[in-house]
Amino acid sequence: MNAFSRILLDWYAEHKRELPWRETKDPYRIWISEIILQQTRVAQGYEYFQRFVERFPDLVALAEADEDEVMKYWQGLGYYSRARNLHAAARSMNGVFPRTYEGVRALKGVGDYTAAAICSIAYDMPYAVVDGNVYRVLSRYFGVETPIDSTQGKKLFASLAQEMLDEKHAALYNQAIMDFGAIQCTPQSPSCMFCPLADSCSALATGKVNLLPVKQHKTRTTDRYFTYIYICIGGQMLLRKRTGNDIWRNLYELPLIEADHQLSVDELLLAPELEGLGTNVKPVVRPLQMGVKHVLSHQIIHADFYEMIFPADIQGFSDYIRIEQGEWERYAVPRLIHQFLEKYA
DNA sequence: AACGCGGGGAA
DNA sequence: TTCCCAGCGTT
Repeated sequence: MNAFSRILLDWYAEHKRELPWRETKDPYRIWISEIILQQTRVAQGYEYFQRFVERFPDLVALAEADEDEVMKYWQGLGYYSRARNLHAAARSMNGVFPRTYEGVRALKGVGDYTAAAICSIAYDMPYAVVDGNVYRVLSRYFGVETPIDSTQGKKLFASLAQEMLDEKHAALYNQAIMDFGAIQCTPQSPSCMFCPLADSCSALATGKVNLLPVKQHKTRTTDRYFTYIYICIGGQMLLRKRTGNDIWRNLYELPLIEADHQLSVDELLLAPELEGLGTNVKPVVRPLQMGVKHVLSHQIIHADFYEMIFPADIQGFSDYIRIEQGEWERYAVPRLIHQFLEKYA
């Protein structure tokens, strides 16, 4: 075993985090945990994991569930395609979790990282994981300045990670290097003073710790303007499931009018979505929450919420479902909608 | 190869 | 504000 691996395993023995998905070798639970933890911190995913495996304790339970219910358990966690793929993958497995790397890698929503994580942690197969922590630890320790989001960088770090893997203890080693990155070799202000790898760390020696890892990609955000309309008719409210290649796919939301700027009330009433509501229907319009700013990774949603009260039943919005006013909590909705409904519904 | 996809915590 | 988190799928 190389010195790097030995030090990491020693560090892990002392600093390992006790986590529910570390108390089992059940590939199903490890799979669930790995999907939840994609681009998600342990602290954020912890409760979701507990609730999820309690409701869906095994492959069959998940496969037999409705997608809407799976989405509901994912509500608020973000990156909702993970939940859709999880559900589709469960249904594709016929009750048996794959036992080979190729079989695991072929599951929907499972890429190189997740396949390596599941196979090493559940089956102790010698596949090195490469996640954000591994990029950071390796780039600093070896002083690698190749951008981690370049094709060359991904190949380089993948082979470097595989080279450093202690093949006899793949499960331990992979979790050790990830915990080390999450706790010790953190993105900002890492704890180099008490680092067991300090003696041989390239970045520390050259003063480049806060310059690594190198990323070339810069994210730009776009602004979008949503006007949501809270419509209740005879004790029922309107709701719709989002479709298409856009944010929040398969989640529910209120009647929406999107524009390239914030709409005035006059503009709102002229919106094409409001045509064909019936003969001469004039709603009472009441602003409830204006200028709500909802920040996503690459979009900033500027949302206005109005209530519209109609004197009689309406014909339009046929693509919306009507639910009892008190039942909205049953539906998976984006954070933005949930916070509004909590306050006003 | 580049981009889209959530939400939250930390500094 | 800015960064980035146990990344993946699509184009």
